[in-house]
Amino acid sequence: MKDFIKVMKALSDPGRVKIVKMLHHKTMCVCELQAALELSQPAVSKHLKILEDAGLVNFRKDGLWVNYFLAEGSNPYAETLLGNLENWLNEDAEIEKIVKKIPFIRREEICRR
Amino acid sequence: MKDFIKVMKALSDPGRVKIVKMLHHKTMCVCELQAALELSQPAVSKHLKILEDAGLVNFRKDGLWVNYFLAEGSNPYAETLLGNLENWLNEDAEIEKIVKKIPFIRREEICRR
DNA sequence: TAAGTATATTTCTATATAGAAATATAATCA
DNA sequence: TGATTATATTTCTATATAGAAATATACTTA
Repeated sequence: MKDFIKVMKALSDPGRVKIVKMLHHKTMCVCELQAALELSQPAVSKHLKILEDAGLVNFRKDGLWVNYFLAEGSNPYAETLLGNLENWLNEDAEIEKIVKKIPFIRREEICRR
Repeated sequence: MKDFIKVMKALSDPGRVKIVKMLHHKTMCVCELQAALELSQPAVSKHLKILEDAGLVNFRKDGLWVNYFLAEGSNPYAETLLGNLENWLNEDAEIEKIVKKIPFIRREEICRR
């Protein structure tokens, strides 16, 4: 039950749903996600922790960057929902808007100033 | 997006998940659900309203009783999750316990005193 | 119409959550 | 080692939510 509730809670926030939808397109670091979401860095980190806790995302450190990507084979509820979300919300205005931003977000330009 | 979030939020509460799992077994009125959940009547009504708002349940009035059942063809996200939940959590201890109660809950005995 | 009963709504309180700001941590490089 | 930078954690505040208690509504029946 707990695992299921965790997934539902994690996906109960529009910001976190946006993160998942972006990660369906590509692996992204925190500062890229932050730029796309227009949220504070701590807020993004916190959302990522909640998603990770639910088994929806995972990360790999690469120097100073932490690259987040969609989890696989962790929590079965998470896995199913991630599969569903691949098809869901693609026509949603907010999602379309943020996904269109992705190609223009370059970590080299955003960070390291 | 809003419809999706509503479904996720509705299923973020153990009590509401239990209601859904019970309704997978049979249509039930508020007082029967209340007896199974061991919650106050207003609390159950509020949960049912949230589930209804998310397109997960529907009701039909029958005299004083209001019979709740799983919704069909309302919100596509709701529909998918209801389908998933038919198979999920059947081995969960809390769910097993409450589902086992169902046959012994008779509205004629609980209400109308 | 009045009384009784099942359910819904309102109000209040305690807890949970989102977000910003400040601070801490960790990795890199001079 | 010290400075810099990307990310994480902590702290605080505002808002959201769950639940109980009180009250209102709606249907039935006398």
